[in-house]
Amino acid sequence: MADPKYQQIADRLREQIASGALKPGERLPSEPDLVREFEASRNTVRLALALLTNQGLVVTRQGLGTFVLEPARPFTALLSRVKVSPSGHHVSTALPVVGSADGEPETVRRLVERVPASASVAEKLEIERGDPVVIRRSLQNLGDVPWLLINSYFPMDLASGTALEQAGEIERGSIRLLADLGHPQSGFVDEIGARMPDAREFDFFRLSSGTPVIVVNRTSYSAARPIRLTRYVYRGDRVRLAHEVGTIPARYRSAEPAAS
Amino acid sequence: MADPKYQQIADRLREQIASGALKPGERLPSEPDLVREFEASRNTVRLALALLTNQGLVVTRQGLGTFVLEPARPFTALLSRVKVSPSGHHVSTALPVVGSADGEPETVRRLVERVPASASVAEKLEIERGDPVVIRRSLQNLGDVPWLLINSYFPMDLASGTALEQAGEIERGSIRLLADLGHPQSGFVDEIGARMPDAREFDFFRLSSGTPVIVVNRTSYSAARPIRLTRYVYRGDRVRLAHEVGTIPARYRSAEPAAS
DNA sequence: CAGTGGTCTAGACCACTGC
DNA sequence: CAGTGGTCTAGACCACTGA
Repeated sequence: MADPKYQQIADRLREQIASGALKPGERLPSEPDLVREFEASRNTVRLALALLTNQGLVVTRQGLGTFVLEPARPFTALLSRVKVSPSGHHVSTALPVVGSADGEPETVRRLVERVPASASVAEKLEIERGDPVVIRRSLQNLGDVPWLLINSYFPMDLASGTALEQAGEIERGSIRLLADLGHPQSGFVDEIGARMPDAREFDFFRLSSGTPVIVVNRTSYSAARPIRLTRYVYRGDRVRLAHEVGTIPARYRSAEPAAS
Repeated sequence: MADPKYQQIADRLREQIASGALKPGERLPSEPDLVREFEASRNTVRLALALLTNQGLVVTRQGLGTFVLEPARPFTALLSRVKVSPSGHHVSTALPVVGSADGEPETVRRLVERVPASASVAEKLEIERGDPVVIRRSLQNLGDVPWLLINSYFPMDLASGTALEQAGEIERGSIRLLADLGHPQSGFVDEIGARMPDAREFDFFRLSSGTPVIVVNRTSYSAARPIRLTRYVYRGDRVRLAHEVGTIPARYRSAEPAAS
């Protein structure tokens, strides 16, 4: 009698999911059914279901039932590829945009805004909190799954009066545009973290409880200063970030992402 | 009357935490107190507290109370540094071990085991599921916080009869040992993902609900084949993985991690 | 010991879904 | 409409903590 009853119920259901007795997409017995089956009160059954929900195993929909979640098939995004070939080193720095096996990313929306810098943005760009920055937002779907949120932040003194302030795609890419403006990129730093989504991300990704997001902060520098911060927010269950160093036998390499 | 009562209670408490009325480490009012304050039943109050717990804002300890969590100060682990200096490229590939500002990592345990390969390990090492592999496990603390789990998997035909099969540290590192055995490393691939912790990780890291883990799978290759898989599991709230490419102004660079 | 959270029950009514 | 999950109540007893 070690475990509490709601744990035991959760364990039993988890086993049935792991063993395949309950397959992905299938409906679990209704709560009244579980009450009868386990001789527990409904609150106890619901405690067990809450556990499974928080572990990302099931999802419940009002009026319909509780369903076993499909295991997510993550896509691989290539962060960067560093070749150390006989003829010398070569650095290929792809954007963390999908190079996927099945399905093309689609950009759904692009927005340009001008807002005061948050504390975290200000720190990376080495400006004061509250200083104005230009944000270029876009988001990408993979099939019908919202997959990636991209926010690029530019210091106002760089972006003011340039194409960066206007909506629409940047011809030939923003890196080249920044170089033309006298701020050639000399390097960048990626900082990768994971956390639970905030309310906006939760809605946007249509997440169920128990799914984290992965955040990549890519800060680009000229020789003198930070010139851009790009923040990529991915669904944690849909992405694997790849980063290749050295010579990798061809069959193990990730696909090159589409140009962006 | 839009939101249910437990949401309203959670919102009120969340505001008090955000505004600083309830400071990190402080105890929330007891559940009976909240019952009186919000004129709700204890179950409803507990629903609200469960919400805050899942969002990583509070932690409850039986017999003591519910406490506001300290915001985690993440440490930065340097995944790799790629220099593109005038004198030529240089690739520094640090293990994802902490280069921290305050506190030194300590290795707490080392274990060596011999087990059948799981599906995911078999795939990376290109062997059959169930084939024996040697696992070298270790874990690191940062102060008194369990921080990092490392599992290295070696194919049996490489490790059999070598120092890899014995407990204790590998002299001069396992990369060099593998090279001496005729399997020089030519490159590696990092695959980075995030997910909710499993039960073992949950206990090990002493996590509260609402904290994901970050997993780095580093597969090392010789010219011919995979020779090692190292899996790093971090507390998601305690780490930022850094990855530097190009020339970064010195003051923006991460600390070099301690040799390992 | 008193006070805290952890577990559990039995029942009620509401909101949503598909038929 | 019947059946599902969503919310809520009122009360009970247990397990853990610190004084």
